[in-house]
Amino acid sequence: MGRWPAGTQERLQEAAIELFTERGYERTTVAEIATRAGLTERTFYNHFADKREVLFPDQDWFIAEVREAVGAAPAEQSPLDAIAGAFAARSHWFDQRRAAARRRRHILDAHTDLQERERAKLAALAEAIADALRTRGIPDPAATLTATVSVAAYQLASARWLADPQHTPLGHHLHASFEDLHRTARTW
Amino acid sequence: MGRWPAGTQERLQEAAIELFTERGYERTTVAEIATRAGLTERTFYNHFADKREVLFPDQDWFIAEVREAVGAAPAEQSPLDAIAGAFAARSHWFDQRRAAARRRRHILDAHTDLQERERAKLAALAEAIADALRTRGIPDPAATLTATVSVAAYQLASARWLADPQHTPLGHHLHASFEDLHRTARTW
DNA sequence: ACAGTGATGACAGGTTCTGAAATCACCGTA
DNA sequence: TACGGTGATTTCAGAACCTGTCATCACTGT
Repeated sequence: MGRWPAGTQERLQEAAIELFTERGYERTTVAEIATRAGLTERTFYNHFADKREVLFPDQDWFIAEVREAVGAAPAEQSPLDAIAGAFAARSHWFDQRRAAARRRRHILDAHTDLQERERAKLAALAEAIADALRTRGIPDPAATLTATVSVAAYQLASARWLADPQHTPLGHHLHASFEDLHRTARTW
Repeated sequence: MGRWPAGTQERLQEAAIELFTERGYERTTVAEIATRAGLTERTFYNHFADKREVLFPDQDWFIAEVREAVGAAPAEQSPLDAIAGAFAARSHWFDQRRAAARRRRHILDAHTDLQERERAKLAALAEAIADALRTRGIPDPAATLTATVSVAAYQLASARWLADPQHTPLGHHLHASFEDLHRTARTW
């Protein structure tokens, strides 16, 4: 197609993950990432808004997918079931990338500013879900609250999935976490 | 006490808010803030970890207060009631600062990176509450989930309080929001 | 007096991120 | 075959953020 080798973003992401695991996030400069990918610092910023963003590649796409799935769920399904279903339908995608997810999690856990960015992405996810719920006729504040707890359950499932030495599929942990949510909500 | 005029942090905060409202957050440099406060840029960084932090002055103290209050609530109180009570007991403090809170909110709303920092603070608040719940004998995942929805209700109340043209006290909005939470949770 | 304390200042430097303009292989078309 | 358009990449300059280090010096307690 173009004049340059394809997969620029992917090469930058791989170079970044490599360097972050080798020397740590802070000790790695954007210039170094770009050089390892055979590019310049400026090109990095043509592909990613900032240094952190290289660690959240498919996030925006995932959020859009979930929004659509929740909006398209059968009308007779309860909000929480629609959301849990949307997550579960995409859990296989995560299962295929567990090792990479663990590497990523390891980097994120060590750096506050990366966790800030992650929370921003999760907040965007919650907002997208709330949006989908509103189109399903659920008004605020129920839409926002339901979306928020759903993301909390999703986070819980994700944490258990990454910590699970048995490599149990994410789908199972999602089911268990939404069950926990139901149980806990009954005490409120 | 010291060799210099007191209230350095306060002066820096006020200078920052002034400049942020005058020219906007991005158009204001840390050096300008320091100069307006009669100090140098380096001194700013002796008091605040970074440029954003100047907008979150009492946050850490507030979080510690809430943690203590939730931990000290009567044992027979339900978790959610203990948390709502902890917030309500501090709502007067907010009522006294509504105008400043609105200025701050206005700045925050316009800048993504400031919202990231705010979410980090809210996450820390949720973690502190979860911590207090665990000392009350509530195990995870209930502690984390309960803390998360509480913060969501708190945010909801805060938004309504700031938007309310009647200046109804925060305590009222807290009550209403936790009521909404109860109502919504029943549908889960 | 006089050494200790601690907030502040001066200075140097690295890193992040942005704007503007130039490069140049590839593409479609004549 | 020529040729202008396209667009990802590069080059360059520079502002702003943030940090480390060391000096300053009014105030403190002895």
